[in-house]
Amino acid sequence: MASDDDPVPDISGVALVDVLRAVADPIRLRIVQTLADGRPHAKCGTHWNFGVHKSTMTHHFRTLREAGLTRTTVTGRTHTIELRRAELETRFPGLIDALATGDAA
Amino acid sequence: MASDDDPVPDISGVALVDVLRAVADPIRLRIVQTLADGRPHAKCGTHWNFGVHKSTMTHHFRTLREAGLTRTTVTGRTHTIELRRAELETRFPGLIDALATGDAA
DNA sequence: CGAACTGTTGGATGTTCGTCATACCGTCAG
DNA sequence: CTGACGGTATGACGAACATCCAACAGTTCG
Repeated sequence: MASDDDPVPDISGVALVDVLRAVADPIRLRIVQTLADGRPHAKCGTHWNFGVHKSTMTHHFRTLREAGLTRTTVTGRTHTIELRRAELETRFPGLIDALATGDAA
Repeated sequence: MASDDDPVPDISGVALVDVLRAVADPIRLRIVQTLADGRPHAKCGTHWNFGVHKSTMTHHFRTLREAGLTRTTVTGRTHTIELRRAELETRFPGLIDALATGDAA
């Protein structure tokens, strides 16, 4: 069954500067932009076509989660990642929208 | 007289991730939040009460300018810094507002 | 069981970054 | 002119970071 795994910080304890630092990386920014559709995404999906190693992606996913941006659900051997959109909107109004709208170039 | 100094990048060539990286620092974030009132601020003002060295502030100001966030005007021996609010709003709608609203803690 | 699949963990490494200290430069006042 | 003021430039140093590699662990399936 699907069980919540990987502890996430309480949104009230998340500092804006930490969120910004988490997002201030090309790969992590694109992850957040992809996740901004509100739907959960599998970690192994083909969406993530960066040319980096498996463990590097693990590192980025963990950074995002520890910064309070995402939540991970483990189902069997597949991990699903999801943006904490509602919570983030409450704490940092307009931020995610601004990031998602952002032009890549 | 007041002359524009210190070249700034064209706003169209500024990448979101670079803006985020510039702002992903406690000191620079607070500078931007202070500058978000739209008014120019002198670099030597008492607003900047971080306990860091002079040259460190120069480094942060330069980082913000090179990232396309600010513009510097030199008047005599005092330098005035200003947020490129309108341009940033056009390129990254809602971003500055989201940063300025952001709770410090 | 054993093998493939999906990810994590623990180094190791090269780079970037924030900070300081010192020296330097243009500007204004006496 | 000479000194104080406002900033910049350069160099050094330690910490943080992105990346890779190899090894490991839980899950599913034959």
